[in-house]
Amino acid sequence: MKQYEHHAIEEKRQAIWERDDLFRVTEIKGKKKYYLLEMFPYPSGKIHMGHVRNYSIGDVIARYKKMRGYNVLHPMGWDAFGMPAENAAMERGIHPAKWTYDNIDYMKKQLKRLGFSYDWAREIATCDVEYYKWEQWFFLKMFEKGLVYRKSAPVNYCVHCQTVLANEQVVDGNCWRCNQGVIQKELTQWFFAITKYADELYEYCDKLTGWPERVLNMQKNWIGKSYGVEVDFRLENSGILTIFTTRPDTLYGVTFMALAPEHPLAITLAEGTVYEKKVKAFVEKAKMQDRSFRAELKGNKEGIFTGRYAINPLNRHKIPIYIGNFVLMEYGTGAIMSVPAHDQRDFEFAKAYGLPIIITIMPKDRTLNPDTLEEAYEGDGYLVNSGEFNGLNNREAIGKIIDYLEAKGLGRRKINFRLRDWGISRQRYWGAPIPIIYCDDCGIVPVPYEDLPVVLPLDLEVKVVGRSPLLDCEEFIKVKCPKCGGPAKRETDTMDTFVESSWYFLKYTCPNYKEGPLDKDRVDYWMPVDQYIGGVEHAVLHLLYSRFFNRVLNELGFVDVREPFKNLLTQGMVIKDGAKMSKSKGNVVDPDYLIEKYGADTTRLCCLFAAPPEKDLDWSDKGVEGCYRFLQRIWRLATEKLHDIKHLESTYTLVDHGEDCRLLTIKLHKTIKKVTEDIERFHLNTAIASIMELVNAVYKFQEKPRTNEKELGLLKGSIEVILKLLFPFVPHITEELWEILGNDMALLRDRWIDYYEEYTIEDKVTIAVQVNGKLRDTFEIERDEPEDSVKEKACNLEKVKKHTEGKSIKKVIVIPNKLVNIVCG
RNA sequence: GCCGAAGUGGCGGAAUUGGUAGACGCGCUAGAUUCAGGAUCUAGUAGGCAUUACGCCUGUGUGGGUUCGAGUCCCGUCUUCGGCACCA
Repeated sequence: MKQYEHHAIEEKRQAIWERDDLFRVTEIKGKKKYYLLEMFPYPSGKIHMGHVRNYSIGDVIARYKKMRGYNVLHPMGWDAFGMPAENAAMERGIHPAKWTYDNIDYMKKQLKRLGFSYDWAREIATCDVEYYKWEQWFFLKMFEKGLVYRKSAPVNYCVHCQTVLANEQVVDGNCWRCNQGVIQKELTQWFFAITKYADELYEYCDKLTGWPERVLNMQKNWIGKSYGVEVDFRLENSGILTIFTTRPDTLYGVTFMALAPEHPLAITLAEGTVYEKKVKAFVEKAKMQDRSFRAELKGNKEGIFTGRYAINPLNRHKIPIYIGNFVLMEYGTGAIMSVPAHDQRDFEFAKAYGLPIIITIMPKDRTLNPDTLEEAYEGDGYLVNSGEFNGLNNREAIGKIIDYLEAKGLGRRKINFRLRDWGISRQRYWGAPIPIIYCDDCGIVPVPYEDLPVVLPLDLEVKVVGRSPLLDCEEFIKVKCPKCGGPAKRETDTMDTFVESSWYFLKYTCPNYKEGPLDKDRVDYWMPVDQYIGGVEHAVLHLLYSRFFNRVLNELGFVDVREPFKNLLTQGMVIKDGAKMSKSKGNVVDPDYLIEKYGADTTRLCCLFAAPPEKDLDWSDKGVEGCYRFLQRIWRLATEKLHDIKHLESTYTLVDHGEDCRLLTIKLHKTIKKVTEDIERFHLNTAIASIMELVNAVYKFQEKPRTNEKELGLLKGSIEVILKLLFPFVPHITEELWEILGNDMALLRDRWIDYYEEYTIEDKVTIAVQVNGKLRDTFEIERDEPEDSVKEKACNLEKVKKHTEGKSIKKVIVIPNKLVNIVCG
C-alpha cells in the first residue's frame, strides 16, 4: 500500500486546479452570490501563522459555500504601499518597488502552496498605478464635495518613522508600527472629514448584527457620542464664554471655569490684569507639552487664574476663570464649567487652588457637607441650592434645566463626539501621491481629472533616513499651474496607506475595469461583503475607515450599499509559549517549515482544530503531529481495503442490514448534520472533532472481516462521506483519495452532502436517572416510550431504590427521551 | 476610572434552548507487535475514598440565590485579558 505522501499529492492537486482554472469566478445573474473576504496582507516578506490561520478559516467557508451552490467571490491582493518597503530600501539598497514586488511573488507562492481557492485573476496590488490613480480620482471628488480639506493643526508625529499619524494609529502614546514615542507637532495637513459621518457611523453600529459585540463596542467607544448642552456664560465685562456640559443638573454648583491653553480667549482675557504675564508664561509652557505628556499629569493638574470672571446664567454668581492644562481644545468648546462637589477632577483642582465647593445634589441616604467632603459625589440624588429646581431628581433636572436654558436663549442641546477627522498626509515616498498643486497665485489647485494619474516616480533612490526622495525630485515637484499656467509645485506628501485599504474590497469586484474607478453593475452584484475575516487589531482603524469610505462612495454613486461588511469574524492571534509570535521572542513558527515537513493540509487542519476561530490559538508542535497522524489515518482507511471496495457501488443508507450497519448509518447522518451546522456557525474545531469521531467509528466497523457487498458498499460510502466533509478543510488529500476510489471529481467539489433527518434519530435512547438531582443510573428504552412506563422502570432500578428507600417520593420529573428525576425526602 | 470579554482535567478545548460535565485532540499509564527505537493497534486516564463487589463523596475562579435539576439564569466578589482614558 502506498504511503501518504503529502508533497506529491499537494503539488499534483494544485497543478490540476491551476490547469482547470478552478477558482475563476464570474458574475452570474440570478445565481445567489457570496462574497467572502479575508483582510489582505502587507507584503512584508513571508506570510506568518496569523495569515495561515486567517486564510485557512476563509478557505473552509469559501469552499463550503461553493458546495452549497453559491457563486463565491474569494479574492486576494496586497496592501502594498507603506513604510517597511522604505526601511528595507534603506537597509539593503533595494528599491521599495522591487522589494515589494519580490515579496508579493514569494508570498503568492506560499499562498498557492497552501492550496487556498483564490481567484488570482482578480489580484490587486495597491501600489499599482492602475489602482491608486482611482484613489486620486476619489480624492478629487471628495475635495469637490468638501470632504477633504487642508488645515494647520497639532498632529501626532512619529520621530522614528518621520511622519504624521492619525489618532487611530497612536497606540498608548506610541506609533502603531514602530512602537516608539509619538510627539505633537503643528503641521499643515490634509484631512478626510470622517467626523461628518460620526453620528451615522455610531448609530449604524446597532444595525451591524453580524459583527462581534467587541468590535462594535470599540467603535462606539472610539466615536464617543455624548449628549449634553452648550451653555453661554456672559463675561463680567463683555463677551460670552460658551462651554459644553453633559451635567446641566449641576449648574448651580459651578465655582470656577477652565479654558484650554489653546483657547482663543486664554491670553486676551488676562490682558490688562496683573495676571497677564503669568498667564502668558503658563500658556506658552502648556502649549509646549504634548498630549501624551499632559495625559500623564492626571492627578497633577495645573492651572492659573486669568483675573477675570464669568456670570453663572442661572444664579448670577461671579465665577473666576482659570486656564487649565487638562482642558482639551479639540473637544467641545475648549472650555468647561467646573463643579468640584460632583466631579472628581474638578474637586481635586478646587482643593489644590483653594476654590469653594457647593453641593447641589444630595443623595437620598445621607447628607453631604462641603467642608468635610473627601471626594466628589458623582452619584444621583435630589437637587439643593438650585433655586426653583430644588427637590427635583437630578436626572429629571437635566431635561428641565436644558429646557429652561433653551427657552431663555442661554444655551442649546448639543451632541459631541470624540472622533476626530482623519489626517491622511504622510511625509513618505512609498505611497499614493496626493493629487494637489500649489500655485503662488491660484493657491491650492487640484490636479485636473484628465491629468491623472499623478505617477509616483520609480527611478528615485531612498538615500536619507526619513526624507522622502520626492522632496528632491525636481521633475516631480515642478509643474505648471493647471489654472494659470504659471510655475507651481506639486504636493510631495503621499496618502496614508489606510486609504488604499478603505476601498480595495470594491475593486475586487471589477479589477480590470478601465473606464472609471468601479463598474457599478459588478460592484452591486457582489456587494456587500457577506463575510469578512481578519484580526481584531483593525477594529478602530481599517474597519472604521472603510465604513466611512464606503459611505462616501455610496454618495458618489459607486455602490448601492451603505455598509460594506455584512458579517465580520475577528480571528484570534496565534501565540506560542504564552506570547505573540515575534522574532525578538524567538517563538516564531515558519509556515514554510510546516508545509515542507507535514504538508499544507496538516498545517491548515492544525490551525482550524486547535481552537475556535475567534479565540487565541496556542500553537503546539505536538498538535501538528496529531493532525498529521489523523490525515495518515484517513489515508490508511481509504487505501487499506481499496481492492475490496473500489469496484462496488457505495451507499450511506443501510439501515436494514444488521445492527452495526444501522448504527453506522445513523452515525454518518448525525455527523453530516453536525458538521454542516458547525461550519455555518464557525465552530470549525468541533466540526473537525466530530469527523474524527466518525473516522473512529468507521475504523471499528471495518476491523471486522467483511465480505458482504452491501456492507463493503457502506464502508465505501462512509469513506466518501468523510472525504466530502473534510474537503473544505483539507482539499488535497481528500481529492486524491476521491480519485483513488474511482470517483468523478465534480461529485466531491460541486455539491455538499445532505443528511436524511430520519437517519439522525436513534430509535433507542439512554435515559439518565437522577434522585434529587444526582445521577444514579442510566437505562435504555425505545424512543418515545410512554412516560408512565419510563417512570416505573426508573423507579424500580436497583441503584435508584437504594437511594429512595425509606423516603417518600414526592415528585417524578420526566424529560422525554432524556432524563428522569425522582424527588424524594 | 469607564466599556467589553473570559475563568472548566496535566494541556488545547467540548457541552445550540437549564437536563448524564470533561466530546475530540495532545500528553501520560499499561498491554500487543517489534532485535530495539519509531510507527501502529487495544485498554485506561477529573480529583479523592474504597478497591470484595457494587460503589460513595467532591468537583466548571469564589460566595450567595432561583429551580425537581445550574458550567449555563440572577445578585455579589476575585483574577486575567482587551479597548478607551483629564472627553467635561
